Formats: sequence, C-alpha cells, structure tokens
Amino acid sequence: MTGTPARRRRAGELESAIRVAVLDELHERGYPGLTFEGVARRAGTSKPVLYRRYPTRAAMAIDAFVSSRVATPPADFAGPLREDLVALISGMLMRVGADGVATFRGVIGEVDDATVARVGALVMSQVEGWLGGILDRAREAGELGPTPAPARVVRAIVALMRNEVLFVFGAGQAPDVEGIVDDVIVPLLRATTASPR
Amino acid sequence: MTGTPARRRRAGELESAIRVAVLDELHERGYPGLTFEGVARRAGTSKPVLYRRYPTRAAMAIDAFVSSRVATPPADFAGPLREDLVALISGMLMRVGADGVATFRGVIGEVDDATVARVGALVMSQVEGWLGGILDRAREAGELGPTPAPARVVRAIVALMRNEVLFVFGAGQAPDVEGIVDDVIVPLLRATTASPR
DNA sequence: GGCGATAAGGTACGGTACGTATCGTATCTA
DNA sequence: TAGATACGATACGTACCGTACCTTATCGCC
Repeated sequence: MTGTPARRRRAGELESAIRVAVLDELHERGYPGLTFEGVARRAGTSKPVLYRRYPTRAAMAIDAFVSSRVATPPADFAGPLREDLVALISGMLMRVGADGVATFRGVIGEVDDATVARVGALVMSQVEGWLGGILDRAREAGELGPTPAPARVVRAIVALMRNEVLFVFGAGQAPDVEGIVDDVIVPLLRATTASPR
Repeated sequence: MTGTPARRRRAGELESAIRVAVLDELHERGYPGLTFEGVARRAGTSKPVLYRRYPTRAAMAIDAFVSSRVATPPADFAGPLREDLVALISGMLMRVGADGVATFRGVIGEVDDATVARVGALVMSQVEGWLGGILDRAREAGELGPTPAPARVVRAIVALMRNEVLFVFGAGQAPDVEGIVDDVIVPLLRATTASPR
C-alpha cells in the first residue's frame, strides 16, 4: 500500500460518494465518457467495489439518477386544465434536465429490450400518475366530457412528452410546451372524453 | 506482406463491402458491439481505410443504414383515412426493422445534439411527406374538416410513430397500430380539422 | 507507353478501458 | 474476542481506439 493508511467508509457513505461521482462524471464527460475507472478514481475507490454493485455502467447511471430525484409534484394542480398540463410538462423538463436527457439517450442505446421498457416507464410512471389526477379533476370540474380518457390517449400524451424531452429539449431546441398543449393535447382530450355520440 | 498479393477493389466495390460488413456486424453484435476493427476484419480491409471515410462509428452506421433503404411508399394511399394511416405506420415499422431500431437508439446515445436532430428528421422526413399526402386526400374526400391540420398536429403524429418505434416495437412488444390510429390519431385529426367554431 | 499523384492495403504503436483475480486488513456482527 | 464481510489496492490479459508509417496497385496525363 502507498501513502494513505486505508481509511474505510461505512454505512451509506461509500454509496453516496459513488453516486455523486457518477453524476459528476456524467455532467463533465457525458454518458459516452462514463467509465468504471473514472468513477472509481473520482469516488476514491476501486473498480472491484463498483463491479460488486453494478453489472454495467448503464445500471450505475440509472441508480445514480434515480437516487438523485425526489418525486415531488411540480405544482398542486388545481388550476384550469391547460395550466395544469403546461405546469406538468414544464416541470418534467426541468426535473429531467440536460444531463438526464443525455444519460437517458445513452442508456437506452446499450441496454436490452426489457431494460428499455423499464427505463422508459421509470422516467414516466410518476408523470402518468399526476396526469391521471389532472384529468380526473378536469372532468369533475366540467372541463372535459364525462367519459374518462381512454388509456391509449393517456399513453399517447406521455409519448408526446417523452418525444419533447428526447428530441426537442434534448436536441438543444426550446420546447414548445404551450403550443403542444393548446394545439394538440387539449383538443385530443376534448375529442376523446365527449359523451358517447 | 503476407498471403494475398494485395488485390485492390475499385469503384464502389470497397464501399459496398464496407456497408455490408457494417450491417452484418450490427445484426450479429448490435450497435454496442460495432467496432472499427470488427468492420475492417469483416470487410477484408483495414482501419485506416475506414477512418478515411467515417469520423465515428455512428457515422458509419448511419451511412450503411441509409444506403440500404430505398424510399418507396408502403402503399398507394387511396383508401379510407384509417386504412392509409395503418398502412403508413405498419410500413414504417417494417422498413426500420429490429436492427434499425437498435441502431437508432445506439446512435442517438453518443452523437451531439445537432446530429440527434438530423437523425431524428432523417428517419421521419419521408414519413412526414407521405402523411401530408394522406391528409390532403382525406380532406378532399370529405373525411376531415376543411381546415388543414396544424403543423403541430402533424408533428405530434410523427412523434407518436417515433415513440412506437423506439419504446414499443423496439422494446420487444407488439405495436398496437390499429388501436392508436382509431383511439388517438383519427380523433385528433377530426378535432383539429373541423371548420372554425 | 511510361510517370507521377492518389489512395488502398498492411503493420505497428501508445493509450485507455474492460472485466477479473488476488491479497491484506479495517470494520461490523455475534 | 473470533469470524465473516467486503473495502481498498494492485495487477493482468484482452480489446479497441486513433494515428503514424510504409508499400504498392491503380488512375490520369503527357
């Protein structure tokens, strides 16, 4: 051994250091530059310690990102439908952030199909719940028709949000949240929640 | 030199061999397993030859894929709107294929923002044109209202298709083309092409 | 037909990261 | 206090990167 007399970290101290190191590396080098060796160096530990925890760098990145987000709703969702939707989508873009988008894109590029589905759901499941709440409130307030929106419509809205995250916000362009809500999402919801003809 | 007396390929023969090798490697090892060395080995050439043509493996994969697709419309689009939409989306899923989806996911994970936008458009621009044709015909046939669908609506439909490619078809699940067309796309088009209120 | 420019073909190199094996020992548990 | 655990550290063989270098087939031109 050289230099330091091998001080050892206990409890979650090591895990925390690893997660911080992963996030820092992602921020500085991006997902393609994320390596086991780099994380080990930055966290002041060694590769075997990382391999004991994560089978792949994708798993490492996912864990670090999930742990770093606390799932608080972006607003209380009492306003008009349109405002709630804008707040939900904007809040999600902010929460994911530029690093998150880049990491998301990198991860789905190198994991198996099942993990793609899992990660896709992971990013969106929370949002899907909030969206359901927004729609329920809007229906009770008479902003939408009495028929609940079909599941496919809800999933389509989530898909639009995901697209906005990955290919608009994530491609350096300004996301057009209000336009999409007004021109696409609200009309779609009105049309699919009208009372049966 | 060893063995072979260095027969040299002319015209597009070398380029063809490289593209075939790239597609084969993508099929066998997937995008994460695509390497300059592997392609060089398989194409019977050497790394410098590849580096003279492509700066990154992403560029290599994109070129091979683009060259391998001929852009013929999946049908003649004269039927009812619903059938045209189903044919368009199903045709696109078939055209892209499993290798294409995996490659697409891998590429967008490691290229810069501008290339993400470019590749996203590349996969979809053709489709967007066909979609416009379908909508024009449907409007003239009276299947849709007189107002042309807003650009954002058209883009949203493309986004739904992209989502289906990446996260449903590409996650090993059976794509639900008819359900999405009937429950989401057609109602959305009806609602946004109605004559002004 | 010979002659120079171009670029294919081939080899080799230093560098980085992978994934695993091994070892000593600090720390926790009983 | 004894044993189990797993951190910290090092080292190894392999794979691939990206580039430099050299030889020589092929093409365009005079």
